[in-house]
Amino acid sequence: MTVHDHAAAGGPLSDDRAGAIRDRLRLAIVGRKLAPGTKLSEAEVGALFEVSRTVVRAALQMLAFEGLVRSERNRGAFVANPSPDEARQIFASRRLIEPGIAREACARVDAGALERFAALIAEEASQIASAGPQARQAEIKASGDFHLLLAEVAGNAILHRFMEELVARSSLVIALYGRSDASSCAHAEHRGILDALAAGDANRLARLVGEHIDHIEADLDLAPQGRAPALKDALGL
Amino acid sequence: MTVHDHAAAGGPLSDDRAGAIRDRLRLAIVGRKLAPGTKLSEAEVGALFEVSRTVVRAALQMLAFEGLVRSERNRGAFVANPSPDEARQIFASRRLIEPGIAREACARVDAGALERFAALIAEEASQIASAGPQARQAEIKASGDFHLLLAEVAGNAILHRFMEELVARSSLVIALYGRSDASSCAHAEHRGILDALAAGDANRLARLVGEHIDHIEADLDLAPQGRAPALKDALGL
DNA sequence: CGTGAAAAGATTGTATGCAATCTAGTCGGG
DNA sequence: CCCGACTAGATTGCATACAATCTTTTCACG
Repeated sequence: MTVHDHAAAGGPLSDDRAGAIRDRLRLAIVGRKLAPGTKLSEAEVGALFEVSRTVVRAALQMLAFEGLVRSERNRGAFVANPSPDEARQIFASRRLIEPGIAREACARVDAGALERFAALIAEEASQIASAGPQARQAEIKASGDFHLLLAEVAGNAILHRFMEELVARSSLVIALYGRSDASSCAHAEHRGILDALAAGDANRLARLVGEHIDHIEADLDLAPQGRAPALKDALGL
Repeated sequence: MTVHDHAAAGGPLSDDRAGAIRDRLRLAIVGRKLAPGTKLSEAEVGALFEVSRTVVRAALQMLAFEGLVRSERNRGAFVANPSPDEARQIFASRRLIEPGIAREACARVDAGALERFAALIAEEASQIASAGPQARQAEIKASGDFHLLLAEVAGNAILHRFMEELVARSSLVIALYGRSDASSCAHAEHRGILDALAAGDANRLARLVGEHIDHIEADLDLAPQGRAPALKDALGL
């Protein structure tokens, strides 16, 4: 398979080749097609996309910055494998940032934006109703895009980029530590958030967004039972 | 001049060469030794640090991610030249994030951390009292490090990295749009923040941090009078 | 003399080659 | 039989070479 087989289907791909590869890899990681810890060999990725290692290295460096890839010197790049502690930090960051973003979005939202929110929620509902891994990936993307649209409407490009990183890494965390999918639950909360946004009720909106994040985190199993910690406990340290 | 002339003087330089060059360039940009808009030629930087363009490109890509460098395809990299709007977004982001970080830091601070804060404030005072561009650069660094220490004590690596970016970009913004240096004013507020932190008064701390950011932004001249907008207005568009 | 096209020079984007490092498999000793 | 050292293969880090693009200078034409 080469990149050309899917070039037409891609979303907002950058025009530069490194950015395009980064976008494709990110989609695969966030969509859980690439499991955490998977080795991303430069030669292999390069062969897949028909580019040299130079371009692949640039793409991997970008993903490393976003925290989706862990790069180890002389060893290569791997899909990130966030620890429970990192997971907590990711959600603590979202808990701090997103209610504020929502307040700002509430002040700036207009009819066009509300339509885009509604379209995303409809897409999300449609994918939840569908079966198959393709639908799961699309559902994850729609759910994340809901939060990103909030940041976009808020009109702050920096916070939007922070949110892109946090939402992407959240998907990895949920893949690793998610107890249930809880997608229908999250979806219902998205509807409530849109209601508050449409009503212009900034306080209710901020509260709902905060609770939404709490609920997602509450569905995680972040007990210190990862491989390394478990071993450590097993040895009685 | 080569990198070796200063290698011993560096701070926490990464062991990899691209990271080292990134750190050196960042220090120069944040310390206002490199003016916004300055071209960063790959060959020139490479010659200066005695590495190939490959390594320089990696360093510049990192700085582009941090928003300190603007990279234009086929044209090269330039020290970032944030617009007034970007400046507002930077400070809006800090206004949202930093009070929350301060609250978290308040809950986790210990005696050792308080000593580090005190040392930074003393360093800042010392550099303010000194003359010369070297002292100005050190003063800027100490002031920024105060905010970064707050994020470090808060114990969230993700927010700490966000703050690193925001503090660095703030320095660029102040260099471009700062009315007065107002360094003594900021320094006094740092003392007040440390007081609240030592007292464990999270509410007062969060309020002081928020006001501190407001004061820094208030000292900026962000009227839409940049080059391009002025030209646009002059042409009556 | 001013304007625009065209060519020369400079700079970036990408591919490739070599050295250094890591990994895996093999062999010998205990 | 298990463990460690050693060697062969694979992979990454970096430098360099070439192609594509941009910039500047030159020069012809109006």
